Formats: sequence, structure tokens, C-alpha cells
Amino acid sequence: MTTEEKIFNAARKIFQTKGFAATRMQEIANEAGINKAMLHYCFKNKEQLFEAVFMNAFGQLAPQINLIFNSEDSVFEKIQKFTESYISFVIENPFLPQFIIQELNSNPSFVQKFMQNPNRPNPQNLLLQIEKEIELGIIKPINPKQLVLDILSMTIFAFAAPVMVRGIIGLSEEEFHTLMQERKTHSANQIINAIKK
Amino acid sequence: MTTEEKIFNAARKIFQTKGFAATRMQEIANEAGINKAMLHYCFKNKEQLFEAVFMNAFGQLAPQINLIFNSEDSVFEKIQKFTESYISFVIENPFLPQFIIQELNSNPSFVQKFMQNPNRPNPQNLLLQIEKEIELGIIKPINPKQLVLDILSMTIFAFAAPVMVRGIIGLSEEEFHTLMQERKTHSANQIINAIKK
DNA sequence: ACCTTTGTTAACCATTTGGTTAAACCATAT
DNA sequence: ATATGGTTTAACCAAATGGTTAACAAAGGT
Repeated sequence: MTTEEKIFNAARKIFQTKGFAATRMQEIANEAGINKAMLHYCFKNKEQLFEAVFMNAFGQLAPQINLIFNSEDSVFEKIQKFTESYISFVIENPFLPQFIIQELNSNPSFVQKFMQNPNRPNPQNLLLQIEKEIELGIIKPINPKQLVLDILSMTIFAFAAPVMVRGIIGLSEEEFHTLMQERKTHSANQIINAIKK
Repeated sequence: MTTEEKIFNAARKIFQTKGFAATRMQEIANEAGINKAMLHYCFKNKEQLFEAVFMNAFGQLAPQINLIFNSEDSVFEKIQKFTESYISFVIENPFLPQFIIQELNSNPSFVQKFMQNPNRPNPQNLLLQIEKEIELGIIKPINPKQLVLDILSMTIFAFAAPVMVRGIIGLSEEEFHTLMQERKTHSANQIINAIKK
């Protein structure tokens, strides 16, 4: 593993758990097992190192979302595939959602980069498809944007606020994990049951 | 308005938008229009000032949640009342959810205080009631914990990740606001449609 | 062998930050 | 008026933090 990779992995670990503001360059250096000056040699400064980490994280999530959103499947199939693949992915990368959400909430300059990224999740086609299937009588008449928000909410929320969810419902780490496995199919079923005629 | 109130309001504003780590005591002092030393005169230090703000925010949300969770209503009525009153409340206090979630995620010591608070949201009764109504054949057989998580997800997510939601779906501030108004009834309808026999 | 480029470090620097201190202010009771 | 008590401030401090420098080592090309 090159020094740059060591730094990047250390930075990802610290940034994703603590966020930009609470992360100390020294802590990243310690975690990477190298001198602090090395950080500035490989990545110009804290912001640029963070941006590398953020964009990498974001770039892992976004493409697979669009792949599903823009496929030739029916809306029901898209909902099933989305919950299945999104939850499977974030179970392996549990810090990604809260990391992205937190930084988007607190760092306005990342919102621009987020929106300008051509790979950003874009449900435009899905929204049109939902309208079509409503006209065809496959789906109950609802606001398509609400449905897209339902899909995002049901899949992402538990990973955006895991501590709160575990605290309120009262779940050990394993129980939470089991609930999330079950949730891959549960959330799709719930949404589809709610909208099918 | 007393000096202490001026400080508290300023601190709430800054803490809720920036989080604990990114908030500077000087910024709070400026916002309150007083000297920085005054902060330490009224509140011992940054942590105690933050705790006052956090517990106040938390104390506003939690009681009304439990009021609904523990009422004599049916599950369907509870779902309707919860989405209605929760969304109405956070529309007026849009920073509360992301503030509480972010700090719970990043500050382990607040998790303890969160769990020890007797007013913390506790869905124990609701979980038992769901089981009962499933046995009675009112609700389809599902995991009660999934249903509680569904309710939380559908109501809270949009306020936990407003920037992301607006960015992905493509909403102006007003459109977002309208969608949230509509969501008070939409989310209850969706959940109830999904589980009613 | 010698020079150049790249990688790495310890020591250092300027600024920021949370927090303290001692003096000043101001209302009120004596 | 003056002493007294809480309130407020400017100035200050030590520690932490992001970032720089200059020296040094290793590798590769000539």
C-alpha cells in the first residue's frame, strides 16, 4: 500500500466518523502511521484531502442508484432492486449515508459539487415512469415525488440515524443488523403494497 | 430578554446549523451581541452550553411523541396523529432533527444522556399494541419493529437530509415546503395502505 | 561517481480557540 | 454619598491546529 493510500484510508476512516470540522490532521497522520507533513505533501490541504474522500464515497453510491433508476424495469421492479442493492451496499459501508448527509447539510460549497456531478442520483426518468404507470392504472394516483421520497426514506433513514434508531427501538448491534437484512425486502413490500391497485 | 436568554438563543442558532465541533464561542458571542467572557460567566464552558441547547431541543420533541405513542388510540389513528403533529412541529423547527441526529451519531457521550432521559421516545407500548392488532387481524402480519421504523423513516428522513432530498428530487425551498405539508397525510396514508387488511 | 527527482521527517510558525483575570460598571441598600 | 453585590468588558494566556521549511534519505538516470 502506497503512502498516499495509507493517508487516504486513514482520512476516510476519521472523516466518515467525525465529520470535517471535528477531524484533526494530526489524528489522520497517526492513523496512517506517518508524519503530518506528509499529508500536505500528498494532498495540498485539509479541504482537498476531504474532498478526495467525499467524492470517492459519493462516487461509490451514486452510479448504482442511477443504474436502477434508468433501467427498463417496471416501477415495482425498480423499487425491489433499489432497496435490495442500496441496503446491501450500505450494510458494508455503514458510515457513507450519514457522512454524505451531514456534509451536505453543513457545508454549502459541497452542495454545488454535488449538483454539478454528472453521476449524481437523478430520478427524472423514474418520475416520468411513475406518472405513466399511474395513467395506465398500475399504480394508485399519488404525487410521484412523494413516492420517490418514500423510497429514499424507507431505505436510507435507518443508516442516516443509526444511533437514534437503535436507541429508540432498543436494538443491539446484531439486532439492528438483522433488522436491516430483513428490511431489504420489507421496505419494498411496504411501498408496493401501498401503491398497487 | 435577559443576557442568559440572548446567549442561549444565539447558541441554539449556531449549534443547530453548524454542530458542536464547528461552532466557535466567539461566533455565539457576536450573534448574542455580548462579550465572549459573558458566555463563561453564564455557562461554565462550551460543553455545558451545548448540553443546555441540546437538551432543550430534545425536550421539545420527545414529550409529544410519547403522548401519541401511549394514547388510547388505534394504531391507524396513532400513525395519522404522529405524522401530522411531528411534521407540523419540525416544519417550524427545521434544524431540530438533523441537529439531534448528527450529535447522537458523532458524540457517544450524548447517547447515554439520551437513553437515560425519562422522556425519551419509547415505543414499547406501541410495539405491543401492533402485535395485538396483528393477532386481531386488523393489521397484516409484519415485524412490529419494522413498522415503527417505517413510521419514523417516512416522517423524519426528509428533515434529517433536507439538502440531499432537495438536490436529488430537484425542489425549490417553497416546493419542498409544499411537499412537506402534503406529506403529513401522505405518509400516514402510505403506511396504513401498506398494512391494512 | 554525480546530479536530479521523489519521498519523509523534525522542528518551527502564525493563527485560532476555549478559557481566565482583573478592572470597570451599575443598580440598590445603607 | 458610599459601600455592596451582581454584571460586563478588554486584555491576556496556554494549548491546539493547519500549514511551512529546511534538512535528509532513497532511487534512478547520466
